[in-house]
Amino acid sequence: MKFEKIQAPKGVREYLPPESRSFEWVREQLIAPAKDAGYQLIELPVFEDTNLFTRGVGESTDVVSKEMYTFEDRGGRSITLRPEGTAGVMRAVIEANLDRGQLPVKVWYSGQFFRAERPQAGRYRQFYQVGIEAIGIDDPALDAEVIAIADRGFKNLGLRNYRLEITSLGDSQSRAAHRADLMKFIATLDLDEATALRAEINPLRLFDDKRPQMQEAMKSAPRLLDYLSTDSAANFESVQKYLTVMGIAFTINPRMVRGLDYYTGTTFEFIHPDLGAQSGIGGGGRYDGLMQTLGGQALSGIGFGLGVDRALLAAIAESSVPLDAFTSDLFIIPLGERAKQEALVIASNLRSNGIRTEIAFGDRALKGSMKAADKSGSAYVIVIGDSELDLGVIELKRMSDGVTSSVKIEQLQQRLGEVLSL
RNA sequence: GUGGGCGUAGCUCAGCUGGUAGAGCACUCGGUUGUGGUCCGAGAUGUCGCGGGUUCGAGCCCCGUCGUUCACCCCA
Repeated sequence: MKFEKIQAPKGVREYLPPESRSFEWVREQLIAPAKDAGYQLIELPVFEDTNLFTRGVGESTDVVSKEMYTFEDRGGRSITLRPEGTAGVMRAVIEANLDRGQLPVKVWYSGQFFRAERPQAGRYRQFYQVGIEAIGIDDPALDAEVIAIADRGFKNLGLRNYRLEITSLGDSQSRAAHRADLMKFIATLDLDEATALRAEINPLRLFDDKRPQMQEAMKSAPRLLDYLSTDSAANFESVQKYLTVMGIAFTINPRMVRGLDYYTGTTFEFIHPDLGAQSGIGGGGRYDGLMQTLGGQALSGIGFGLGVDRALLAAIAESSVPLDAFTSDLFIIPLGERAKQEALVIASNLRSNGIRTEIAFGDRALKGSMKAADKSGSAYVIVIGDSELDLGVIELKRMSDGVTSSVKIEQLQQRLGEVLSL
């Protein structure tokens, strides 16, 4: 009787051993700079009240209008798997009154996010992000620090081939003035139906159109950067100055378009050119109105989200993933029932002393177990059989060159500590 | 949601103008008693994604379907 196999849901990316090791490494590298800068972990649910995203991220965005995993729970509530991280953090901060204490609130998170898109290279329906949010202080130095933390993460991965693009979306007055002129300009263009619809939803989108003729047409379009208020312009200048003194390279991209509605002021993206069509490895920006929109105080915040899956692809593309294969310190091969018991006891003791120990299971031939030991990458191997148990002495074999030495079983831990220089 | 490519052993793939499946790697066992990596020998594994159709005959042709992949849209 054979059952049908069940497959993973469409569009999910899984990390199985041994590649999972690389994924784990990438995530650690991206998180480390945030921890070093005093950000603390915030662990949130992967599902939220649907209203959090429709209101926070914006009803008109593609993310909300056509990419959310939304369902009704058993109590008839509309629930959505989180498509991004910032809205949830703001909800939690407001709910727990974290913004009533020392500001800025500085938190980092790591986890999976969900968007019901058609999968392609670097784009999955479940994807992993590492992010930070700094809430409650509006200071261009903080903007620069947030960008620097993201940049440090990518540098930790050994990436060299990415670029940082920044712009400012200004305050609401700046944007309103620009939008009016941009609409007038767009009205002069001859657009196909789909494009006209996109322009209606968000005129800035046309700056992002990949068709050469559209890029050409948009060259003379009014640019938001030229509409910044005096304050916004000065703020943006400061951010650039701070980035420069930190030695962080960036380019200004006045045509940058972000997919989430809440961004204001400083906005940035990290782009890697070797990933195919989905080249963004991270992005973020300041959001002035989000907290208030979600029922909290009128406090500004800034944060980013970095794509762990894409960062791994980038690290692979640049061959910067370290090749430290998974290894153990000791591999124990027991021969016989008595030896099995002893192996379990020895392994347990060694592990509690920080010595990574594996055991050969199953009653196969010694040669097969030695092969398994070899594959495990263990530095040392011992074989325990009746004679070892009777004598209380085992041969400790160094796998790199096959050299063995006799050790009393009770002195095994001490000897391993010496040879492994722990 | 739209379009293109692909779908043969665990993995990577081969299979000529249609004649009832192969390689390499991996895996298991062995090369006389309890010691890996190299070498040698042996072995197991496929409803050729699935369902129809054309044909004396289909892995190969046609249609559908599912999956996958790349791109558009959008984004991490």
